[in-house]
Amino acid sequence: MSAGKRLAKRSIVGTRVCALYKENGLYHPGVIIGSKNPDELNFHNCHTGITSNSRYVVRFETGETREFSESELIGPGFGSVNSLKLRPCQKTFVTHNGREVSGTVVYHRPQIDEVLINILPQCPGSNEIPFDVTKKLDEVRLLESRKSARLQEQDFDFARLADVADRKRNQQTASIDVPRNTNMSRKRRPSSGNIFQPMLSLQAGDDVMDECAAAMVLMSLSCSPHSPQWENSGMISSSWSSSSSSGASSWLSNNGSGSGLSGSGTLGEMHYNNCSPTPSSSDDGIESDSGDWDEPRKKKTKLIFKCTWPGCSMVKESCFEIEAHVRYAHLGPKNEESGDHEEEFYYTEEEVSDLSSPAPSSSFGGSSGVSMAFSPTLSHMDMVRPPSEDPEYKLNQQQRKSPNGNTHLNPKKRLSPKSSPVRRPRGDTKKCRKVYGMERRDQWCTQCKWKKACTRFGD
DNA sequence: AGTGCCGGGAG
DNA sequence: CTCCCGGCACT
Repeated sequence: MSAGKRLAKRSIVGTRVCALYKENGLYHPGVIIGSKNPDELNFHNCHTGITSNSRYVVRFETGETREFSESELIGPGFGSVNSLKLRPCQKTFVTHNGREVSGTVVYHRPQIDEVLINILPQCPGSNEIPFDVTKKLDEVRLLESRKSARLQEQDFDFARLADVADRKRNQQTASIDVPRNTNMSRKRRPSSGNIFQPMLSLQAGDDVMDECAAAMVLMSLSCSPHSPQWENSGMISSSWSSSSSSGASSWLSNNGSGSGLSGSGTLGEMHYNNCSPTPSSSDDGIESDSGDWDEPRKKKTKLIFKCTWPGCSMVKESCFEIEAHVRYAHLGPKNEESGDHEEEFYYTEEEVSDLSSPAPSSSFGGSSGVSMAFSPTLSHMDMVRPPSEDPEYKLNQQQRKSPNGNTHLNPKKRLSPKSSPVRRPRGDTKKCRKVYGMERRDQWCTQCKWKKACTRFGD
C-alpha cells in the first residue's frame, strides 16, 4: 500500500472512469465492470487480486467494453485530469455560473494552464447560444459530477418515494415499510457513482422522458426548486441536455435500460395527484430533520402553497391557485417543450400551524411554525453538481437568508444540536484530499497535510 | 467507513 | 514555529 497509488477501498467495479480511446485520443466515460489480474486470467469483479498490473475492463456508454491498465484510466483511484493534455473535441464538464455544463475542448495550453472550452446549449431547444470559457485544467472534469453523497442517498430513494407516496394516497398510514423493487436492487454506489451517463442512450426515447418527468415530480413532492439555474436552463444540468431523451436513467437504475423504474404508471399518477394536501416530504426517503414531524401533524395545521420563484413570495391556499400564479406570473403560456406541470417546480407546500397566524412571512421559507422549512433549491443545485464546486453558490446562500438569519439551506447544520462552538462546520467545499487524492498528497496544501483546516479550498 | 480538522505533542 | 497524528464530529 505504500506504492503511493491509492487503491479503491471497496470494489472498484462500478467506478466511473474515463479511458482513452487511442483512435481519437479522447477520453470517454465508462464504468469499470471488472478487473483482470494478468497472473491468473480469471475475471475478477472486485478487489481481490488487484495488482499494479491489473487490467480493468471498462464498459463505455456505447456498450462497448475495453480493457485498460490502471495508468490508462482517469478517475477516482486512478489518474487525474491534472496530468493530462486534453485534445480538442474532448468532452468535458465544468462549473459555469453555478451549474455544471458540458462542453468540448477547443484547445488546452498546459504551459499556461489554460483550457478553452466551448459550451454548447445545455438544454436542447433553448435559445442559449454556444460560448467559450477558459478554465484551468483542474477545474475541468471528464466525468460528469454526481450529486453529493447525501443526495445520492436521496436519489436512491426516489423509487421508494414513489412507492410510498402511492401507498399513502391509498391508505393514510404512518408506518412505512417499503419492499424494494427487486429489479432495482442497487448497491451503494462508490462515491463517483457508477451510473452510465445517459447521453448516448438515445433509443430510450419517450419512456425515459417520462421517467425524467416522474423523477422530477418526485422531487417536487418534497420540495420545489426555484434555483436560477432552473430558470435559465429549463431543466437540470447537462445530464439532461445533449439529447432530450436522456437523463432519467441515471437517476433510476444503473442498467441503462430504463426499466429500473417499474412503477412509472404510479409515478404518472402521482404527477397528477400530488395536489393532495398531504405533506409528502416526510417519506422516509427524504429525512425530515425537524424531528418532531408528527407533532405538528397532530395539531391542527394548514397547508399553504408558497411561490418559490426568486423574488416572489406569493402565498396561496390551494394548489390550483399557486399553479395558476406560477404559470401566469412567471412561466408564461404553456409550452410543449417545457412539459406540463412545470409549475410544480416553482412552489412549495408548507404546513403551518393553524393556531398561529397563517400568513407566513414574505421571504423565502423559514418562518417559524413552518414544519417543512428546508429550502428546496439547494437540493436541486446539488443535483446539478456538488455545490462545493461553485464559488457563487455561497453567495446565493447568503442571499437566501431567512429573516431570522438562518440559511435554510441545510437544516441539519442549522439544527445541529451540539456543534462545538469552536469547531467549524464541516465545509461543503472540496478539499485537497478530494481534489488530488491520496496518491498526490504532495500537492495538498500544508494545512491539509497536517490535518488542519484546508486553506486552499476552505472558505 | 470516510473525511475534515481540532487539540495537542514532539522536535 | 513546523510537523505530525489521535481522536472526535460529521456525513
